[in-house]
Amino acid sequence: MSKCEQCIVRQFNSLKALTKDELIRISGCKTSKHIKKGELIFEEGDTLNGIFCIKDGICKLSKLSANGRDQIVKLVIKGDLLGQRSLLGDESANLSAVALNDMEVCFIPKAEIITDLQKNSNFSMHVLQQMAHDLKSSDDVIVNMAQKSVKQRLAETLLYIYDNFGVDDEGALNVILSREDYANIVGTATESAIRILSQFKKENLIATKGKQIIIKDLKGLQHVE
Amino acid sequence: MSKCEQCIVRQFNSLKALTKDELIRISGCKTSKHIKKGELIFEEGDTLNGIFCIKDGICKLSKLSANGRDQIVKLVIKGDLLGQRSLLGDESANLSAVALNDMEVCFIPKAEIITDLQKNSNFSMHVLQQMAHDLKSSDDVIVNMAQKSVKQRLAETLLYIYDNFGVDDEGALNVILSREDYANIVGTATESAIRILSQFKKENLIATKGKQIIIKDLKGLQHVE
DNA sequence: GAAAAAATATGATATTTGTCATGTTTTAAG
DNA sequence: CTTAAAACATGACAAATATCATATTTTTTC
Repeated sequence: MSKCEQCIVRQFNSLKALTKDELIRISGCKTSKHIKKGELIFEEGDTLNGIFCIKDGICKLSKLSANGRDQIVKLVIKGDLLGQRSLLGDESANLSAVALNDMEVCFIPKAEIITDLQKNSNFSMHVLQQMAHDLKSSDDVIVNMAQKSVKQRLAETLLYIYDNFGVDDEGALNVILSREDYANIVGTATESAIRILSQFKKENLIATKGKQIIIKDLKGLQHVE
Repeated sequence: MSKCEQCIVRQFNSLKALTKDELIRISGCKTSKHIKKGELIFEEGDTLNGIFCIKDGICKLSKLSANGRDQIVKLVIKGDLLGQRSLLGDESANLSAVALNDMEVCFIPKAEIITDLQKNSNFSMHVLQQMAHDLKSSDDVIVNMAQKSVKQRLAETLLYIYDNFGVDDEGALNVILSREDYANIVGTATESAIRILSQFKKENLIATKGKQIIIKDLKGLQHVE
């Protein structure tokens, strides 16, 4: 099994604040896991007895609304940690996590993380900073949901994915989502998402090839009304 | 000037995790401040060199959207701490804070809080838990914004205020908001908020006396479609 | 307490978004 | 490769919400 102290991925998250000794200890009790595209990692209401460190792949975090629709709250990628909140708040998972492509994740038991949070203030400060930043992002999402049109939100979602997850050699977005996923990020009906993507295509803002989406006019998308 | 170690308000927030010595030290460098209804406490973009502990009163936290409208993200009340995120993230304030009634707040300089976060793991764990809980609430707000109708959101806002801030001797909500404030919480046009409140009144879900709102049918509001 | 300003209220109408129906294309299964 | 299932697409219409106009009421100011 690979070793945490040699893992590049930890450079991208708060685990980089751990000492070598702490990493070696964690390495000894972590478990690695392969998760296939579409598989559930955990579900709303599950009790998580640790956190996941994503070594490879992308997953979506969503929550079921009272009206029966899924709302995607966040996309999580290689390097991110998953499940800190439930662990810290000592509550069951608030969201469900589903793999969007094949993933490699490591599971670190709760007790190990709590120990390090209490003993290594450098680490806990890092986690605090990360959460402060997440809270700020959440506020921004709330404002966008409340104040922008579906068309604007969809355009921004495309730009967000472009900026954060990049494109492949053909210029297509690296994250492949169904139209339903897009609708569930933006908070609209699937048909509306489809319609707006078709419109973007007509306006030459994007091009599509099956599920693949190529952004053709960044500025145009930024200025969608 | 009053002393932190004797202040009841701290029982309601993470400061309760501090030791007596730490509280005495903080007491020595905090400043008290009286803020009048309608006054700005801080503004989006301000650099906050500390946090506010609210001794009395209520304020709204809002963010200006690109379309020129204010979105109210949170109501903050006696006992709450204000400004942790900016402090931790080492970023300028993401939100503006405006007093909804006369307030008493204490300002604690950044350096003091950081010191305690690093030295007292009990305190930092408390703050972490609080932030984890806030993140969970934010997710819930995002889902509501995305999936529920304006009418439902307004009904839930009334219930939220009822549950969290209570009513006076005449049964009127303790937090007095303008219709515009309600619109800015729910993310709709002021006219729409007015219209829906009028409708609630006709349906006998609420009664109004000027700005005061009395909830007459809790269950009815819970089941608004 | 009168005048001005702000907040509330409501109608008419336009725009946005959702829903239902139905057809086409793409993907998955055997 | 063929068939079934899922995803995508689009029209027609309904419902929700925004916008503009204009009263009316409440609050503030002098």
